[in-house]
Amino acid sequence: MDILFKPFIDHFSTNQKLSENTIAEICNHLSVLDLDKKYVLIKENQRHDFAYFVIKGAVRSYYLKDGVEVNTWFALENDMVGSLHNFKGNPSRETIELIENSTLISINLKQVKPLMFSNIQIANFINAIIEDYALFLEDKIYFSQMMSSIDKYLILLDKEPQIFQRIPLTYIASFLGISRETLSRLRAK
Amino acid sequence: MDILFKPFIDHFSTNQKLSENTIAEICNHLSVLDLDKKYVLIKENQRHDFAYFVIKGAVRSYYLKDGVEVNTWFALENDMVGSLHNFKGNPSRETIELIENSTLISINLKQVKPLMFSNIQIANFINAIIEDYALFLEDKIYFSQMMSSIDKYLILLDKEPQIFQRIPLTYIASFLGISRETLSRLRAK
DNA sequence: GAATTCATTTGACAAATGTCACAAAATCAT
DNA sequence: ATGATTTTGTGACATTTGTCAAATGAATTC
Repeated sequence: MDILFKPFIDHFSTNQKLSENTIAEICNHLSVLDLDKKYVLIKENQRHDFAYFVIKGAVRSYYLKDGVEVNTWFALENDMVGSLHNFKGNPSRETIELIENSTLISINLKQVKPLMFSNIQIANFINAIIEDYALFLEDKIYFSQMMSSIDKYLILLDKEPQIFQRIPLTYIASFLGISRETLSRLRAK
Repeated sequence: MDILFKPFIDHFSTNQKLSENTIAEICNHLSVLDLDKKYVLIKENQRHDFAYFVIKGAVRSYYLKDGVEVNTWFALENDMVGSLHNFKGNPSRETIELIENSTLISINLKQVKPLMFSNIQIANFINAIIEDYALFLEDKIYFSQMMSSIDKYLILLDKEPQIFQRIPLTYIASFLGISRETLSRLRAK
């Protein structure tokens, strides 16, 4: 096994021990990618059924609204990148682009998914990924729906301070759902 | 098997055939509930690890912000009710309350979940539920993040017209993230 | 079916945020 | 280093939306 795969495998097998065979079978469908800043992983409106795991780097996701980029989230180290909506065969609602030169693992979901009906360990491995993803989505909704812009800003500053070092405020403002001028004024306080 | 369980079992076993034994094993942890309007299924800040499936009726979810109810969604027939956040042992962020007299199936997740490590059909059954839930969350985020209030209103009117028959506009307004006065003015056009 | 409660609409005003324009600061590329 | 580009900050003004108050309409209860 490529040593770079380990964090990904470990991250999603905390509730069961995977056999050597299962690990090998999963790794057959993984590859390591080294890509430069500004590289576009997934284009809006295109079909795509890979998922990614960030080993090192930063990724952003955005869509165009009346010609303006609206950022929807950022992924850093140990975060997953991808969407079930895409995996189900629908054209992507977002563009996913690297903000830094990054090392990623790509996962060929189309090949791995069918294995879950014959290998119970793989079923539970995939389950861990999707469960983690659903929890992430729940938090994202909680964050976006239940908090004011100022609260969101303060919590982001508290919980993910690296974001502010690595990601331009323009992107963060549109992620928070406010104009960059308003964010700038919030920060002035 | 109680005949009322069938829609729930069928809804989440479209990608595999469940054996009689597996179905029986799942049904052991289901019950049918008949409850009246205004009954509170889950209280904000309390722990709770049941999930529900709506056979007939309507359910809303809300939280209190500065003493005001903010509605976060509505479930009708064939929708699931519950959250992974709660299931992971955290106190609920929302209150879940019936809007109509309803018939629900309750699922004892705490008892069913461990079976997924020994029964691959149950693993894939649970997977179908969580996958469905994650897709629902993705759509919810897309809806709330990528659309203006007017678009949200029009899409809701187009895709879920029953909502407007069955759920008060006050609730819908707070779900859309606008005041009921603003919704009323939007509708005037 | 009358009374009471709840839901919806409308108006007047205030507050928050967006938009546009431009300046300052930081970063990047050669 | 230096010029060019990108990012961030600030002011003036317009627009949107919220808030408060009151009236109308609908639904529920006794």
